[in-house]
Amino acid sequence: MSASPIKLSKGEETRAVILEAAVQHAGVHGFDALTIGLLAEQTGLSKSGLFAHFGSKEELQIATLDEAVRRYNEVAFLPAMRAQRGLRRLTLVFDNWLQWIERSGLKACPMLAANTEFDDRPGPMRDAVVQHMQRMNQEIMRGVQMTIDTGEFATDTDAEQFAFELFGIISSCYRARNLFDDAKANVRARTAFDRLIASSLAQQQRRNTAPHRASK
Amino acid sequence: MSASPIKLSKGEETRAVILEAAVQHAGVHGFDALTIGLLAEQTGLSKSGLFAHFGSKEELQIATLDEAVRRYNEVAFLPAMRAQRGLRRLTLVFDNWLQWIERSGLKACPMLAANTEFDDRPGPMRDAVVQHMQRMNQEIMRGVQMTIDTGEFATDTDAEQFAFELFGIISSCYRARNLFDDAKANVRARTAFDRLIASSLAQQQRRNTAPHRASK
DNA sequence: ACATTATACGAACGACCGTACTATTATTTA
DNA sequence: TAAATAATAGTACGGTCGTTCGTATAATGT
Repeated sequence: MSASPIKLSKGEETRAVILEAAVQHAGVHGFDALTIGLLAEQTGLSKSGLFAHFGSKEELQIATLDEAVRRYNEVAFLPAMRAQRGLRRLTLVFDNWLQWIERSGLKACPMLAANTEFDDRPGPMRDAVVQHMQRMNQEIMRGVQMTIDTGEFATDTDAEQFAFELFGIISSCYRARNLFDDAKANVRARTAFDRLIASSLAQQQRRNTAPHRASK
Repeated sequence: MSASPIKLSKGEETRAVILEAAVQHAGVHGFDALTIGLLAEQTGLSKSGLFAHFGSKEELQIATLDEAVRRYNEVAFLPAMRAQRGLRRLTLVFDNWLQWIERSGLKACPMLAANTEFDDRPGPMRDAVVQHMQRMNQEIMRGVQMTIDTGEFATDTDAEQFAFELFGIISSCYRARNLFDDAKANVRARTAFDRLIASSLAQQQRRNTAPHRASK
């Protein structure tokens, strides 16, 4: 699909292999369950060999989170940035976000796991989570502002409120999918999103806008 | 505040003490971090003495989740049931849900932690989480149906969609509070809730209804 | 008060944890 | 290709994990 442009050194290569397994595992079992021994076994390395790549478990956790975010940007966020500014792009950011787990071959979202796992546990890992999540939040808010600038959203649209509600929809969608095995989860998320959009539309557009079906 | 009516045997008493510490710990550090040794130290019991109350770590985890749900019902859900049926009660369920952490002296919500921790890990613990969460979801849907019956909500209101979005709001509120230290989190949640309500109102009520401020 | 049962303790187990060291390979650079 | 460096393996350490078992103590019902 996409070959890496720059050649990786041996160390960087195995590091990538480790992080692949780590991201996969962290999504399902959480970041505390990222044990050196298990990861070593899965990658065919020795414990000490794997350990040397990170220096501590905490560094491994942070590196795993960074890798998850990098992948999210790669398969979801950046592709959405190619759409034209405004509502189209904002919608695409949402759609890609909903699909990024299956797109990247993961079983669960590591960022969401880190979210609840460290949201009230001070330390470097929490700091990293906060930083990543704040950046994502800001990107959403920027997208909303652009949609205001294009005239599609009302000028008094609250970007932070929008981001707040958007994350709620995503979060609830994950729960419906994973916990309730709800086949309609994506449709429900899309319905909620449409409602959120509708309430932000510029006045002249609001009347003739009815909730529509989800795509695909 | 409220003394237990029935006298507890010695075993039930210490079991309650253990679960008090367990619920507290599980909310912050998760259910996998519920180690026998730590809990024994915190409660002044020996490891084996504590262990005997549950028989396995998994049973301890389930008992802790049950206790968390029991408390939620005690301080949040059941009090809301005393309000008259319909929109009043539904709103109170939401408000009490937002406040139940501080009301019960917890630092984080164990149910939400269990939610993301076990949503894709098959086993007895996941089954317990699913059961509790489905019941809570059904209670929300019942509340919506009652609000339809009173004529306050439109007859075509989708109760499951409502519950879906409601959980999203709660979830996002926790994140805003704990991860972003957002002082406006509760207000944002309330704003989102009002918007959700407004879109469900019966037709004759919809026109003269404007978003209003959060209470307290 | 006594027999019975419920509770709790102490010690020990094998397994795995994160991490530190040294030694040995494999890779890169000159 | 030789020297320098990077990457990995091996071994060991003190801790903690969940769990078992036998024993002692406390609470309970009669």
